Amino acid sequence: MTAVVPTEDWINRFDGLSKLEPRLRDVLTTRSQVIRLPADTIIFGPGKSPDHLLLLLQGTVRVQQLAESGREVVLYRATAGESCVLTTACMLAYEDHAAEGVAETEVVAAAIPRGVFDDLVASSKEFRNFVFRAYSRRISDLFHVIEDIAFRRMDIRLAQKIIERADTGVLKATHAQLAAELGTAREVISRQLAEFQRRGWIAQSRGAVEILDCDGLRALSTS
Amino acid sequence: MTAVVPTEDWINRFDGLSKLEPRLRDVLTTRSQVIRLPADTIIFGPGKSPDHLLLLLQGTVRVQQLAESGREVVLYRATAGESCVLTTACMLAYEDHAAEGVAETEVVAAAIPRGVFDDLVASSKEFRNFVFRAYSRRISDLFHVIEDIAFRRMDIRLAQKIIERADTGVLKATHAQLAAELGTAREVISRQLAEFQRRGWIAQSRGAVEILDCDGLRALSTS
DNA sequence: GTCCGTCAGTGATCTAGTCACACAAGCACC
DNA sequence: GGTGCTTGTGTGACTAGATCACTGACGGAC
Repeated sequence: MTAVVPTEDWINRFDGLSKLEPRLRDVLTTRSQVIRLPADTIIFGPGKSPDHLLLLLQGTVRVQQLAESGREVVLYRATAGESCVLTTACMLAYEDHAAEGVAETEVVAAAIPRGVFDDLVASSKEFRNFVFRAYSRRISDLFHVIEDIAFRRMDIRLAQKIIERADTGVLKATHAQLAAELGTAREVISRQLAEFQRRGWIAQSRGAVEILDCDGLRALSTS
Repeated sequence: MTAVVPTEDWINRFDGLSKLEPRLRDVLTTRSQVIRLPADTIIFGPGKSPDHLLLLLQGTVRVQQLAESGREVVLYRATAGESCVLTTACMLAYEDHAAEGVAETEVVAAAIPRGVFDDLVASSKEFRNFVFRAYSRRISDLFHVIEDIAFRRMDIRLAQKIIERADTGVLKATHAQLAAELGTAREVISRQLAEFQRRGWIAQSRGAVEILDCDGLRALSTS
């Protein structure tokens, strides 16, 4: 972790924190460090519980569940302006859980030490609301994941994922990565994509999926 | 909701709250009500967000996820001595989620209003730790559910569930209820139970499963 | 060019979920 | 006691998804 001097008032980027009184803004900026993490840094994971709450200024963090079999599911992503608040839960976790947080891109974040977090929760209603709202959002995400895995069809979930994660009409990901994203097997993704291609909705190349007919995908994804 | 006068110092039953200073214990006992809910009361659910944090004194609350298709999964159970802390997240939820909390038995609980909850979180490190530890535990439960649904076989999960929920060697539940418990279809449960019966591990009767060979079940459930 | 690691395609097989039933056990009502 | 009715269970046929064991194809590194 390389320390970086905070150069601007990043607090305003966080929904709810902008209302913090000046005294507490000072606490946040002087007692937390802005850090920069290279892509693929493992932020927390089995056997590695975090000691800071991260407020993301740039980049995205992917939180995923690992199984012994080697299979994975992505639980959620935290992006700039959000906090990686479930790490606070991990801080106090009475058991190691199998979830892992990874910097998906290079990440710049304000790292709030445990003690400062505690002081802020104690002294600021705004900060408390910020924390609980962040929790709420993450828990909603988890509910969503459970609903998807338990009750939704793979083709629908895959179509959604492609739309959601294809920036410029192209999604750069291998079949194996998409499988890990959705918690399924690589072969399942291969077969589904072959079907999508057959229908003319996408074109495939090594490590990438290009959307040709977004309406087709969308029609499936909302059915 | 019928109000009941708190007759004893129930705070000690909650891990971590026993260390609360007397002033805060007073806050808890005087500003919260002990309530009694009949079995099957829906405590929170879609369109019904809770306005109190419940600390369970007696009974159990089942939290489950509902799908439009009518299928369900049980996410976790909160029992006496635990709090239904995810309700605090629901209190602030920016969206209605599809989870529902139901009193599985008659429930006696201390209901802490939103304002009191906030005061306590602000003024007590012990209470904060209590809340965050409770969150942590629930989130672990959710991770566990995700892992089960995504990666574990049904026969193993069913065997575990039978062992876990059969008090006196008998589990009173219909196939449909077990299916809702595990987030699968009734037929799947019927066929698995038929197989367990064929192997001599259980005996079945209408609405009940009797364990005959717990070792057999356990061997499967840990494989 | 050759080697090698990663990526994608495929058939066979098994597990799980869906659909459409049949039938049985308990209960109410006459 | 019989007649329905509701609820719980059994079953076959079929589709979806997961697993296994491969194959070949692509893109560097050398």
